[in-house]
Amino acid sequence: MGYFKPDPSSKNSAYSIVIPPPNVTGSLHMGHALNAVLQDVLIRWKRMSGHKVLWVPGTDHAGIATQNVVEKQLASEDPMFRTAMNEAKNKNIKEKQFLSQELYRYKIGREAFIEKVWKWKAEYGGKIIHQLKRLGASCDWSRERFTLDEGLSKAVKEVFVRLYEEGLIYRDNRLINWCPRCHTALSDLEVEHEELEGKLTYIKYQLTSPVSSLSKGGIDEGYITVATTRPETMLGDTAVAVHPDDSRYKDFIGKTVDLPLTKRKIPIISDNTVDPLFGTGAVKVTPAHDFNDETIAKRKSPPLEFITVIGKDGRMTETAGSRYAGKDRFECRKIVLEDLKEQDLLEKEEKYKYSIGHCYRCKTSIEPLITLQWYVNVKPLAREAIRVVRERQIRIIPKGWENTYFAWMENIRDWCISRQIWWGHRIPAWYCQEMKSEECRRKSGVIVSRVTPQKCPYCSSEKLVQDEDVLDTWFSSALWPFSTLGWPDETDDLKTFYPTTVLVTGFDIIFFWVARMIMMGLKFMGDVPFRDVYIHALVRDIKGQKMSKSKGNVVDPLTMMDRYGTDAFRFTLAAFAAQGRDVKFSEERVEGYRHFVNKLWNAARFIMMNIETNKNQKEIAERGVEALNLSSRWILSRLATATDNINKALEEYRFNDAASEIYQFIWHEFCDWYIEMAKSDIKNPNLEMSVLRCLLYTLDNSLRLLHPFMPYVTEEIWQKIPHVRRDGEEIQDTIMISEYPKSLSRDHQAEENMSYIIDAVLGIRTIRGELNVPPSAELNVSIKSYSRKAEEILKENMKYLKKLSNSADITIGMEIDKPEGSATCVKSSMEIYVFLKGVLNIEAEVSRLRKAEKEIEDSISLLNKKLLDEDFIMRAPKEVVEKEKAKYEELLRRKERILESIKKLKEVGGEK
RNA sequence: GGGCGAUUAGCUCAGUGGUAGAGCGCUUCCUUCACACGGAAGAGGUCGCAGGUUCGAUACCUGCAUCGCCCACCA
Repeated sequence: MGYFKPDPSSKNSAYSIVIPPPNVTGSLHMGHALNAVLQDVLIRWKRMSGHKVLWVPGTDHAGIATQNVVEKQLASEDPMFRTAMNEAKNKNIKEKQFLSQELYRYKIGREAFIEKVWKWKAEYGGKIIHQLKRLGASCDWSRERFTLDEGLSKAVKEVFVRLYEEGLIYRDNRLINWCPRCHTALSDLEVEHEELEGKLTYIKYQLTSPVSSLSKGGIDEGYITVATTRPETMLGDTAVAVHPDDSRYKDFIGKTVDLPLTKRKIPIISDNTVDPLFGTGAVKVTPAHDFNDETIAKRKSPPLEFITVIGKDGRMTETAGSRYAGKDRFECRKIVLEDLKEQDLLEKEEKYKYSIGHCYRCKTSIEPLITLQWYVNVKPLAREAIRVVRERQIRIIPKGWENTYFAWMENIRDWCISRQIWWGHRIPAWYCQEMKSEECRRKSGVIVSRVTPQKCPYCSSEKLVQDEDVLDTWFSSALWPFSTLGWPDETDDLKTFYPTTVLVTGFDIIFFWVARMIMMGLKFMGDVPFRDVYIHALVRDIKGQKMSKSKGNVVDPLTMMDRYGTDAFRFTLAAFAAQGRDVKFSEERVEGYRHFVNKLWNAARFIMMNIETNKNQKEIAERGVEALNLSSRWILSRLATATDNINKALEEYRFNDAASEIYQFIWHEFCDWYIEMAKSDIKNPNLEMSVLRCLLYTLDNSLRLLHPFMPYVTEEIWQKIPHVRRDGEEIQDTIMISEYPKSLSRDHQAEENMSYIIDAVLGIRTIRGELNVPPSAELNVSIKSYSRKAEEILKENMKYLKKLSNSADITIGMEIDKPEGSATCVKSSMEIYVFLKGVLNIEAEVSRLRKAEKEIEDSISLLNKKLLDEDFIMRAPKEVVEKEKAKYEELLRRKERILESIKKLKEVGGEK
């Protein structure tokens, strides 16, 4: 137990990851699964490689998201509220509207509500943690954190106070994105822009006095027409703007119009940002409900008036006029249009595509509103954050994402951090209600403090009120890499594990999270929060669409685990995780890897079976590996290669390469060749012990190589097998902390020698397969080798050849002639003749050879063309030319052999 | 309006400046004592289109097409 905890006494170098904390309300989805699996692969690999490893788990309180979820649930459980809702429905009021007006939380009050959310969290909040555990995530669960923990809250307050004291946090009254449903401000990032088919409405504004100089290109000088997508906001217009150089409107500037449906007169002004080509070239200016108009208004001197006509609930305010007050903004739009029509001020409506902002949590269209909010001036922090990535103190992998990061960071705007919700870190600011002193008034009575102040430090008033708002969830997430390690206290964890080694996350939160962690880490720790950022793909459905509940295309990771097992599922995710591309999830792939689990299991079973029946069981494990035969030397060499490739791939975050390497090795080298060959060796008393040992050793190493990907099955098998000791290595009682295989030396001689055997076997099998020779037919084979060495090796390994190719008799030599009536296969180091005891179908064999010849011929003509090309001979590198020449010659030789075979066969056929 | 990515076997995806690979699916053969969730042998691709660089391009460059993302205050 306790294997997931870092060993405090370890002197080894630290390797640490903080998990991207999922929402407490969350349930494991594909994105989480991929994210967690990749981290776990790294963590298990590094832990086995001897590092002092820490993976910090935790969850995020996810302010708005959680509040919405819990609020909805609480509301539906409350009978009183349900009745009210039904009544509302009967009165044909949309639920959404109703909720926006009468949010449940306001009914029960702040304290009661917060209490209920905590209760809810205690009951259901552990769900995703359990699911992560089920996935096999080897986090140090004793260090699990929650973004609203006491410790993390302390960190949040510390950061807020310090940034405030440095003037980087300030309060301002300006236009912000407001969600009328969630009833809170949102940062720019939390607004999703979505294009929709809408209408562009042309409204005539009547001039107070006519323009004297006339007839400007068909423009009716009695009116000025504006085009808008939001007619209802006209009630808050405080100007009409045209481009200063627009000749059509030159004489209009400075005049006033009667704002329809109101009694106000508003000026016609000029502004450079107006596009004369769009609409009529005249635009209505609504500073209180449009970001663009706000800048226009503030640019003027004196600034234009701000008139708010839409309230926080998305309904028209009293200012909009009694006819409209209280109406929902979209309902009001209809009424305004009708009213305009009636007064003949509605010129026309055009279809028009435009994008509109929506709340990223509830999809309600956002309303720009003037409110007083807290902001972080992030520009100075961003500068540093850009620098560390430019200077490669942080590597973003794949590199392509760096551009995205820079682009955003360089255009970063101040971050609105206050939220008008209740679930979150309350802003540590208090307001003096009395402001009795000059100093207090100068500070607007604002007190920012780490602890709750008893009295005003400026005027000693005891009438203090805490700010009602809470902080953006991402504010606390930004501190995650150090707040989870104990900051602001100077803890050992912080010393040992900060900066963390790598952050593994999806690209969708590069701005929300990654960028902000970098800024905060640099600011408060004076160092980057992580060395590497590995950005993985998004998991999509098989058609490449984003998985979403509304589309109904969600694949549930838990279902996958139930159906195919956690190991197969994990392996699939890793195998899919190629850099720079999204994952289109395919269930068939998972099924394929389940077969792999089965294959491994059976291979292990076979090996164990043979060890258990062995008289000298103990001895097998106690001595080290000694490769006494070719196949053993070969598999150890292949193991060395696989080990190298896997370690290298993981080092470079090429998870898919690592996965396919281990798959290939276990299945197609270890199982297909070595185990098959071992079947005869273990019957040979001279080899029995060494081969069993080598089988066990290779299995052991395969399990360890595979363990980070498939922790369950590898552990289970590992527990069942005896372990071959390697130079004084300590045998652990779990594979989790056994040593990850390190590079061993390769045996090129063995690999070359083995290739003769493989060639011979494949050659015989090809003939058998292509001629459809039944396995009952035992073959007589002659092999003409092209070298003494090949001859020697083949002779020495006769028994393998016979067994793997199911041949009765094999003759090998350099001087062998093709027996009459035999089939031929030509390899680079030998020719293989299979004699079929007179059953050879000559026609079939001839056509088979013709096909082989044609293939070779195609290659030859290609190569021929190349080698005749003087430019190629002159300009291509020497090695390449030599290689091509050698290839060419070999192909010629093979072609000749095949033609000869065909000739002979024809002779035989002709005689008959 | 900017930026990014994708386009390779029927499907899902790797990949490389020197005549293309995997898994699944498909065809044929095989229940031989680890495994039919298996074994063996096959079929299947002018690597989106058009130019260019190069002795040589699927790979590098440019343009185009299709699809998909991200960013953006054109009402």
